[in-house]
Amino acid sequence: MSETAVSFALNGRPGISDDTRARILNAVAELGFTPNYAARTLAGAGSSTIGLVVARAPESIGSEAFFLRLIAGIQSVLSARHYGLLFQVVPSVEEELDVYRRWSVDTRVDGVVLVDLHQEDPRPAVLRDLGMAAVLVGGPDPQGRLSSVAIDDAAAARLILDHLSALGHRRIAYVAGDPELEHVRQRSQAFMSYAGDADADVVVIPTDFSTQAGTGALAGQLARTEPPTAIVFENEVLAVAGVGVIKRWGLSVPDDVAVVSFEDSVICSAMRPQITALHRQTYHYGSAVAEHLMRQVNGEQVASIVLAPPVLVARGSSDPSAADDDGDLPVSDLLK
Amino acid sequence: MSETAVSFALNGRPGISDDTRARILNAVAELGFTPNYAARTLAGAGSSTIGLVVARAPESIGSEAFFLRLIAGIQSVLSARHYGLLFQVVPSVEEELDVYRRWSVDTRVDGVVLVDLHQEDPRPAVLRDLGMAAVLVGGPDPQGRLSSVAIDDAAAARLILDHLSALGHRRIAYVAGDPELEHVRQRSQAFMSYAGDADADVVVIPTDFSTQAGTGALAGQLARTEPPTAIVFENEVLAVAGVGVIKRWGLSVPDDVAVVSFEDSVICSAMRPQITALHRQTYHYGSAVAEHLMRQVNGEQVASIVLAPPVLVARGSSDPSAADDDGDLPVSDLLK
DNA sequence: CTGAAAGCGCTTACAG
DNA sequence: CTGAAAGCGCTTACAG
Repeated sequence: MSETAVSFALNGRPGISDDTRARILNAVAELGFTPNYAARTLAGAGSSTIGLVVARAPESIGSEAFFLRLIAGIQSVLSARHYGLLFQVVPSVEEELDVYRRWSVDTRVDGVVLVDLHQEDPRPAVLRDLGMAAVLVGGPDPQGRLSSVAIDDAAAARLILDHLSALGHRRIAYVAGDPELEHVRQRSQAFMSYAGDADADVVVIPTDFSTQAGTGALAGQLARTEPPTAIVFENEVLAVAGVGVIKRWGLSVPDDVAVVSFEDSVICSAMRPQITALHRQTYHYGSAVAEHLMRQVNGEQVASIVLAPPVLVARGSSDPSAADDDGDLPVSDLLK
Repeated sequence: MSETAVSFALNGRPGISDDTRARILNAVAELGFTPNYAARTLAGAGSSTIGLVVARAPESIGSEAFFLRLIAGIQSVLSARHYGLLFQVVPSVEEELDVYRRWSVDTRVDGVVLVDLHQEDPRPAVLRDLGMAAVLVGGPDPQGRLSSVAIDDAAAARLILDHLSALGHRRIAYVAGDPELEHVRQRSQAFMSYAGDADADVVVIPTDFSTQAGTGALAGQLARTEPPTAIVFENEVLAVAGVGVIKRWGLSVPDDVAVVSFEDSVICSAMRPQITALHRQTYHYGSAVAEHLMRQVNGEQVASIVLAPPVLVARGSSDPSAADDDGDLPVSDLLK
């Protein structure tokens, strides 16, 4: 076998018969040969690496569990193809852009996963200009510059609103996250348009994700002459803090105030009462993202996709009839 | 300037005057030149990449926040040296070993960070045989095969025990994690030797980290004729679940039963009562780990180090005098 | 399909 | 210190 033939077989290039290709691939599998990735990269054949940068300021700490699960899902796809994941945590979006620029000149990654899209986000344009393959987690990009894999946040919000509506709630507050984030904006919008449709009293209060801001916003709501009977929180940390505030206010969960979280976590079922939460299948989300990106890396033009909305797990914090242990989602399910 | 001189300057090799070296480094900095990493790797000069593999079965999900903070700390050191972090989440230790073997033949990383050391752990020996630079997070390796950066878990345990002792507790239970893990073993040992020294009634109950096992173990303790007056939990998730069980048992926290967690998290200060917890400076831990590893990568022989024990943040779950808000560690501090 | 060859961008002995 | 050169292990036109 010539060097050329082997290289063609390995890289799926034409100019070689199917039979020869099969024989080569067999031999390669048998010998356990893997081409040296540095040599491949230097020769311009891609780095077999995907990049993921998370720019998080200390304040906006939220559900980190989300990232580990997302990464696990991404790698279920990458590992099978012998791809690695280069992972960076940086303090700001500016440094995130620097990372992309360096990766680009070094051809260190074949593509990147983009998270936390926000208003006026400079990243899609930069990635475009750099010519990097990229997939947006949680778009879609309003300007359509990047292909995305998103969860339908509006549908997710309606799931919560329907649940609360069925339980008879008419005054609802949403303690939201940073409205700069695209998914927060979408959720807020869904809440407001529900208010119009259902003629309900809906309040959306943006926060910076801190429990300080969250509990402050909540206290403001409870102090109203006609306080809301249901509070929806952006994530489980805010929800836990919220339950504490409600109880100290002398009110009962769920009898006086129902509580729902946009994010599930073991904490939600560990608490008493357990907290009703939207459950995203983050692991599957991750693998969908990775598959989407791999297609782009292989030169396909891939359309944005919207995944099915998450599942609402009704528990004691909103549904008095939900026996605590019924809402106890097994830990193994939470990882899926 | 000759190609050789530049290369020597960049790689800190001798055979070049200090003056020339300085001039070259200046020019390089000014031009923003960074050597192509793939070419470096192929030429045998290291990959400018560090690897971190986390093997976690779905059941042993615990404080994922720990990993993100550890990684952020690691990267505060790596980024400054233009090093990348290759991060893998795999389902089992066997697959973790496969990753190391592949990385080794591909010279994909210059060194690795090892976490979750357990009994009869095959990884130190494999890494040794592969000749990979490695640093152990949370050792020391009982057999001394790998250099480690550890938190003094015995001292950490004593910190908790002293706190409880000062509050008058004589019957203490420790709802532990998987005793296969080295740090769990060390903590348990510290509890048992305290029992002997202080003639106290101490029980250590191993679990698989699941809230099911944790609440089961706790219920067993509360059912004793002389139940413990203080319960120490391996992490914040178990602690939160434990508080729920104690309350449903008709007991009060902290009046009837004091609660302490070995791991801090925003959740601990979001809960009411807030949960007393050991606070590791995980971010700094990460940077210490990375510096230790970088020295090894540079060929130094580095001795294992033990970091100062964590700080105990006394809150309402154990200390009735701790006003709730006093124990409220700012989120920004939690990230440090 | 084969074979010989250039090239990717570095590092590193080697002779000056 | 310089300069010319080999080599790292691939990919990829190119002529057969």
